[in-house]
Amino acid sequence: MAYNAIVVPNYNNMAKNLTKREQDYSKWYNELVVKADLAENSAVRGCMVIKPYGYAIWEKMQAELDKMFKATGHQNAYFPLFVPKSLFEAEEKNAEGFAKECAVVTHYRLQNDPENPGKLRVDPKAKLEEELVVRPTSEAVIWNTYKGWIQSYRDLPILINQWANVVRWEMRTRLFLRTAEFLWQEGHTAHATKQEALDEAKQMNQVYADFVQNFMAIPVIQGTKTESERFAGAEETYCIEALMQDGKALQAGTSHFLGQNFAKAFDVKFMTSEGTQDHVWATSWGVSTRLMGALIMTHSDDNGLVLPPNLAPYQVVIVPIYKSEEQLQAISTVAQNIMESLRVNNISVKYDNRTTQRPGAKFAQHELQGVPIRIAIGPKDLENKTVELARRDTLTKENVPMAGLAERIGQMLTTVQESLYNKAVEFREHHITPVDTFDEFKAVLASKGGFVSAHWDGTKETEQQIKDLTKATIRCIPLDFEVEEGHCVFSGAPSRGRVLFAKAY
RNA sequence: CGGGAUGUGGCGCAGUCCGGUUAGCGUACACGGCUGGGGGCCGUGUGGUCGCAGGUUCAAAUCCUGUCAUCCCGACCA
Repeated sequence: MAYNAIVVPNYNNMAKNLTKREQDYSKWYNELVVKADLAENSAVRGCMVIKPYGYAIWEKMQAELDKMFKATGHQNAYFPLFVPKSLFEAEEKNAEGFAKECAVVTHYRLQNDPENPGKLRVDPKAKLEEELVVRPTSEAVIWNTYKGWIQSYRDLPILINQWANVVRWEMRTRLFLRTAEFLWQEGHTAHATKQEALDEAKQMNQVYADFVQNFMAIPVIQGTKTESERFAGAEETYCIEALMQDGKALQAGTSHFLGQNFAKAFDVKFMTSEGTQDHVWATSWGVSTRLMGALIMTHSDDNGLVLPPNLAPYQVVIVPIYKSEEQLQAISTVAQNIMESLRVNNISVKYDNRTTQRPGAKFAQHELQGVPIRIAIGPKDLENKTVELARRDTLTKENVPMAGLAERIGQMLTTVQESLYNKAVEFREHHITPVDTFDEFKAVLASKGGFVSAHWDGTKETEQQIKDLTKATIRCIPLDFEVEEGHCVFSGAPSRGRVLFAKAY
């Protein structure tokens, strides 16, 4: 399947003598991004260039998330890219968790290389006294800053979000899902009470779930992480887990209750209303361009991207079909009227009147780009006062009257959005399999994949052994966890409910 | 970092084992003509230091050594 272009980037190498069509499919994510080609033999790998069409989708996601953050009382701010090493190491668990994937700045100047005229080299005299870590996440700088902002309970809560890039020098990268540099938002909040911080962490996880489900049409399961899967430095990690078409799970967003760990590490204290000193309670939460990967791997088909109307850079495209210049003129007049009526209804539309491409090529391109609805207008339509309406998600076409077109399209966009979600939910529901023996557990993972719902004795050791044997990890303990007496699928020890296992990205 | 594979016009590949004219094919791109309701056809063209460096040879895309990068598996990974 085409979405394997992401799942299996090696597709290109395996394919021999591809036709034009197959070549496009094999790399159709090129509509959104390309792998960065910075310089020959460059050490910078696993970065991606987000092309305009892809970035337009990210902007839509940003805009909607931003609205939701503000509706829950948050503000945006921006903190520095560089983290002095001494700050970075303050919260030990966090530092340890990220240490292996940090890019580090050691010098601040280049100079002409005396041995290689015309070339530059690092000036050995410009060595930094203290190395700067390129942020893999911003807790350290932010908490160091908050320290100066917080003295009294009257200064709390602090509810700040940052849109930024971060760098994680992973040993192995994967387009969209794990790039060396990625764009994200990270929220960092400080609270006077534990309960308030916990509520915040849960609330933001709910915001993510709402956004991903309602806006991106990707169903998710909300839950908490086990201790071993938890964010480094967190006391509780809430998450949303999605299921991709190939049966692997994808962590789509996380929200952490950080307890007082960072407050203690950075000495952030405040005076309570009772006049006592206390450390503040913290949360952090984030989603990234990884969500674009989730979008692709959830909805796309062999013809390319399928975008939910809410995210599509344009929801409708109009393609004229004509032979003569006069016909094009006549069609353009009609197209202009249609566009006006659509825009009045807040529907974004593009008129593809390029004379350099033929209709078939345009159809193919817009399918590749996932435009939800296509209108084709030709001479026959002018005669009959009709247009051809095509739906990207179902690939169906119908001839409809021009009268009432805007209303019809408005409804169709709603239908497409819903049906994409419902289709994904249906797929997901078919891929949550309850099992009660370890043989079943292995068999399900090997055959159909997806989530396996099983009893677990709650120990790290069992979790690890299952991972070693099957590569499946506990994706989450679902928030709607039901108490059910049972026995651990692996150890047979008593268990009080089922958790979700899966192979994950 | 361990195991495996790959690197040849913009893109996708063949050629390498067994060295030998001017390095091919598809696609893309440019121009011309015929076309025109789903990626059109015909013709003519443009474009390649065969990843890089060194070696063997009369002769290297092809053999040898080194090196860089990419991909897959593993390790690693909120």
